Amino acid sequence: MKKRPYTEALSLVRAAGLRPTRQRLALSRLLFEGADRHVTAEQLHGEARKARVNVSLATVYNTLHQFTRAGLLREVVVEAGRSYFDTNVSQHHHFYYADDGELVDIPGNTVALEGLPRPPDGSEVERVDIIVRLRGASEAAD
Amino acid sequence: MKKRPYTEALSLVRAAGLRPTRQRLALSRLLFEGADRHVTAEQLHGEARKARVNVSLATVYNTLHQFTRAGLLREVVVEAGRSYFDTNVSQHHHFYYADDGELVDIPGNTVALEGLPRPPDGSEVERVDIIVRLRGASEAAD
DNA sequence: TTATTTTTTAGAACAGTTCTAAACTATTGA
DNA sequence: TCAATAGTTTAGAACTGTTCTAAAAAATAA
Repeated sequence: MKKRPYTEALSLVRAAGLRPTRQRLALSRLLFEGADRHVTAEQLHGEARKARVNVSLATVYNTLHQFTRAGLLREVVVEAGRSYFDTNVSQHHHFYYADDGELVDIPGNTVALEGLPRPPDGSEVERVDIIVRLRGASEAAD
Repeated sequence: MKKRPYTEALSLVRAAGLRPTRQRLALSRLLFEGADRHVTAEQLHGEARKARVNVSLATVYNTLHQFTRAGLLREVVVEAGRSYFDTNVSQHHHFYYADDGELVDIPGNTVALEGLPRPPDGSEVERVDIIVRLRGASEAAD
């Protein structure tokens, strides 16, 4: 079980090569302390305020991008103005419930992708995003 | 070979259940007269102005969305603020050259996707987007 | 400590998109 | 053919999500 959360947040921030500031530690805890999650910048900002952590939206954006660059997060763009940060950085894909905007992981090892053309010379695959867009409820209605 | 372009544009607009206005006919020709293409709203607006067709940006957006709803176009969101309209609406996927923003089709029949979990009850697959994000030049440098 | 470097911040600025309500155009049907 | 009506276009305002700015604050190094 997970213990000493501050220590974990601290080492993550250090792993990203960043100074462990109050804001970054708090965001790191919100992001990484529980199960994997998908958050937008606004959502995370809201959570921080709810947790009585003063962080500006600019800092939330900066931190999310820094964590992404450091490989702690992965950005997933599901539609035009909607971009999630995913704490699961292992190879995997997504179901996207278009109706309510929810994003659900599809484990990478369950899916096989065959027959992709080799990328042209001089370019290399940075990553492959598969988004399965769904219509209908993400939860059974009662 | 392609003939009577105005007629084609006209029938496309009618197929979409829309009144054939000057603006829609012009945009339809720009979009569908040549080979398949990937355009942003701004790009298409620019092309229209270049072709001396007066169309407001709002109309370009309206028309692109109407055509998309009618199944004549498909919208592809490649990253946060970047959304293309694709005149190829058959099942296929994309290479995205992150460096220069170019989008290139991967024919759908070359790719096989196995092992996707069945979508939860009550929801159905609207579509599957596969974007292979590439780093490096889209054209060989000289 | 003090100096140096990094970080945070509020708010302005920005990009892309949507909205608004008034003017205009296509269609309908006398 | 013309008026009525329903649909369309427009400029510009507004809005959303994101980035920028430059000054204040905090972390680190000396």
